[in-house]
Amino acid sequence: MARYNAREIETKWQEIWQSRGSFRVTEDSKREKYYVLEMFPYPSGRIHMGHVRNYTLGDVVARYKKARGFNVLHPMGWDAFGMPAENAAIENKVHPAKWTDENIATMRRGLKSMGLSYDWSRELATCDPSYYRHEQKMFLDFHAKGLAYRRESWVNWDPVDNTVLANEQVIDGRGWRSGAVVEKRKLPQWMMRITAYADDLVAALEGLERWPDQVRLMQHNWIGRSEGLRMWFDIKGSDERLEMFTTRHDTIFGATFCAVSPNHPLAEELAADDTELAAFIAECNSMGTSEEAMAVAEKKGYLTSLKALHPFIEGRELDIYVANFVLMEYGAGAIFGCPAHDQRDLDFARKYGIDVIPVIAPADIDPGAMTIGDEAYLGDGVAINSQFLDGLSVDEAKDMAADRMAGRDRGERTVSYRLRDWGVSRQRYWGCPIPFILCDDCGTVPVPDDQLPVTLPDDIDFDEPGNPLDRHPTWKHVDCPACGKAAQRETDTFDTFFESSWYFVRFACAQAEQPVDRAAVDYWLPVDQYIGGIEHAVLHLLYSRFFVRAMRDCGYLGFDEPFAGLLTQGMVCHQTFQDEAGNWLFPEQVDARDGDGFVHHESGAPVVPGRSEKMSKSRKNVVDPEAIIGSYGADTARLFMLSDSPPERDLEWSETGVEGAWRYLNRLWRLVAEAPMDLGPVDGAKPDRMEQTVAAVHQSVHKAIHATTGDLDRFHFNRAVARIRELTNDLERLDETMAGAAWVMREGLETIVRLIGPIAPHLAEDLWQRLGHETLLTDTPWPDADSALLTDNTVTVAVQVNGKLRGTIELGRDAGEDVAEAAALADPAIIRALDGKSPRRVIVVPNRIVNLVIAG
RNA sequence: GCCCGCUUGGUGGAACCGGUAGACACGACAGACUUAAAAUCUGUUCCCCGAAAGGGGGUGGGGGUUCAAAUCCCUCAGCGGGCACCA
Repeated sequence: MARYNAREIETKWQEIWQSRGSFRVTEDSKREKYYVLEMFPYPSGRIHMGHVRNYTLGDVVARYKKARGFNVLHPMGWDAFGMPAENAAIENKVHPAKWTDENIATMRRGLKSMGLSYDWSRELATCDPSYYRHEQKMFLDFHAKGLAYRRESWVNWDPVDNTVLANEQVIDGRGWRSGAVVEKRKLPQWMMRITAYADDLVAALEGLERWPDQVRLMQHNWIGRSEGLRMWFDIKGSDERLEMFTTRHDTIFGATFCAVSPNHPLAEELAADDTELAAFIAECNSMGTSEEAMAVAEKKGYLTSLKALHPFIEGRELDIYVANFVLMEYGAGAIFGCPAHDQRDLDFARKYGIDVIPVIAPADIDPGAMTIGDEAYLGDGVAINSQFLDGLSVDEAKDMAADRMAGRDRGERTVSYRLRDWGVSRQRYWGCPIPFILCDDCGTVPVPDDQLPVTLPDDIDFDEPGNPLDRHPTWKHVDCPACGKAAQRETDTFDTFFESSWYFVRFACAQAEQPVDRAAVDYWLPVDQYIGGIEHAVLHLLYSRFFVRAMRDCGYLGFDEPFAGLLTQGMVCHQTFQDEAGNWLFPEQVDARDGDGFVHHESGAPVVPGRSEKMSKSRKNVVDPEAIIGSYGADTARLFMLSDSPPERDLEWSETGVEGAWRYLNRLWRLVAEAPMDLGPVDGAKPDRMEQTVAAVHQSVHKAIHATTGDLDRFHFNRAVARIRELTNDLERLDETMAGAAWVMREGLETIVRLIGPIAPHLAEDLWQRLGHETLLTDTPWPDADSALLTDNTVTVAVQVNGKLRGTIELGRDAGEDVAEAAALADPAIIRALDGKSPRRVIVVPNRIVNLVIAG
């Protein structure tokens, strides 16, 4: 049985698309644009199945939208700065730039073998000075606008790798790479003032209608907006006041103590001449910040000699503690404790024998009977034991308390956020240099425009730990641009999320002299459809949303949101195997034994099959895309990626599934190459007469167009594939003896080829040519469904008796209710089911169902 | 702990607004072709009773709303994700 030669066909069409510039685009104000973007890869080595899935999804959208007439921008580039390049430099003595360039070349080859419809003329790599010079320029603008600043801040310090780690690089209190216990250090850090946009970043989530709810919710929670009251209590015997933040000012009469963070200025001041307190603070700072550490950590406090005065209760003095559970980074770093209505406060109060006064009680409980045991009461209710608040609801009490506090100049309504400013300094070589000069006299001085870009030196060594830029003999030594005295460059580089926060803008004008070419960006942006992994739900997507706002406010852009639509794809999973010693095994090392069970391919030793997990090198459950493309072709890989699972769900890799995709493409190829009948000319006229079966197939062609179009619009790729396969099955009902069959066979084949074009583009292009077309399928518009053929004249209506299906009847479309009822009552199966009884009630849903109700 | 999502045949998944559950595949079984195998083609395949006609059950468990529930509500369980001393 003949099979198609995937390798030959795919190479051939890739070359043709390339030479004709099929996917190169320019701005065209007369055409509607569509910008499809997949998250660009980090060039770590070779492409993996996650890339194949991501880029297949994007390519189907791009090719489909192009067929629908849009001017489609579909670019690709490289997120090329990052730690793995430095690790390779340390381990293999290869320069990060060389390592990165080689990986890019390998991965570009891999991507090109997939036949992706990229405009390669826009390719960019973020490690190229022609890219990062622009972000240095923008950073200076951000700084001038107050959106970037430098300050001392607490960081995670890895003492072995000698660098700051991001929070997500700290796992259970240890550096993710070195395994060293991470220290808290206070270092000067460059920060981005993302908090300036906190309100807008939350509020605008609502307008992102084509984003998954889950991602919007995650960002919402991450930003963590809460409305509350900033307030000040007097400190006994002092002119100073203690500032606190609360969202439960309705419980102010239940306040029985105050607590400040160990890092609070007041605590540090007191510790200066209290060694015991200093020791307590040190203990708090050394405490692990891991999840488990937090969960088991006991509430601990240190009683200071200070007392705060309750604002409304004459004579109530509140002890001020330094407490380990109060965070300096949130609110004001100080709280009032209301043990009755906060679990942490209650735990603390029970430990230190502090009063517990209930001030909110459920409406149906007698205030006198309200008691607190080991659990704080967090529910709704009315205020009790609260003077002027008594009897008010929680919300009313909040309002009243806020007003009274404000009236005494002791409170101010405010909003607090969980979100912190974004620290972007990294003590790393392979990143974009931060364009500032540190001068003893002038402070932080921006690198003048005419000295940009600040490029990385090539001659570096990684023989010692730490930042090679800092150790470089000459690079950092420069004169201060302001005063001319000897000064030093900033040797920190940007967090690599910096580059990925605006690359989608740069794609619109990849060659522009300025950071952005406003006309091009105004035309192409925002991205209409962004596609990538859910793991970026918060960081990358939030930073990008911030960055676009910052760029807007510095005059670079005229829009607010970078990504109008977002599709988060699931992971590619595969079965795992381990030998009895627990070592992971590659799938090809494992043989299935007859019956069940698995054995090692060579030794025959028993193998323990594990659950299916995300493909990863460490678990050895990877399948190399290039091997699959080599043996089956890219079209098979692409079809398989889309066939079974919806894009947002995890996809189970299966060899048999790939085989199935391969079989289908061959079947389609044979159907065209060895067409069972003479299909007639390309532009043959529709026959006057069609046999019934032929007419039915003709109708399925148009139904398939309609359904597939709807499925692709909604990214239901697995259903689109099912529709196309269904139509293929239908076509096989045609027989050359049937009147009109040849014409409908041609119509059907051409339709399948066009519908599958975005999914299996090489084969489709080839079959399009075999069908006699001289123009490229890639330049062919999407087929239109004949709406007259989408509805049937007759419908099958289900008939239920008491809600149970008892038969079906054929009715004319939109038949009246009386007609439907009569037909139902006349149906033999229904007569039998009714058993002589007459329905008490009849429900008719036109074209769908008749329900006869006889029982009560 | 808090918040969110998911749970449908042996498997991946269909089922639009509550209206014939299981499309399309994978696998399995049977058959055709073949000396044989591969490939290909045809048929069967939610479970139970039945030779069939037909009947009964069925969308994680329990309950509810409705003429009608995979779909809506309550509740429990399992799995997954996010956040985590956030005042």
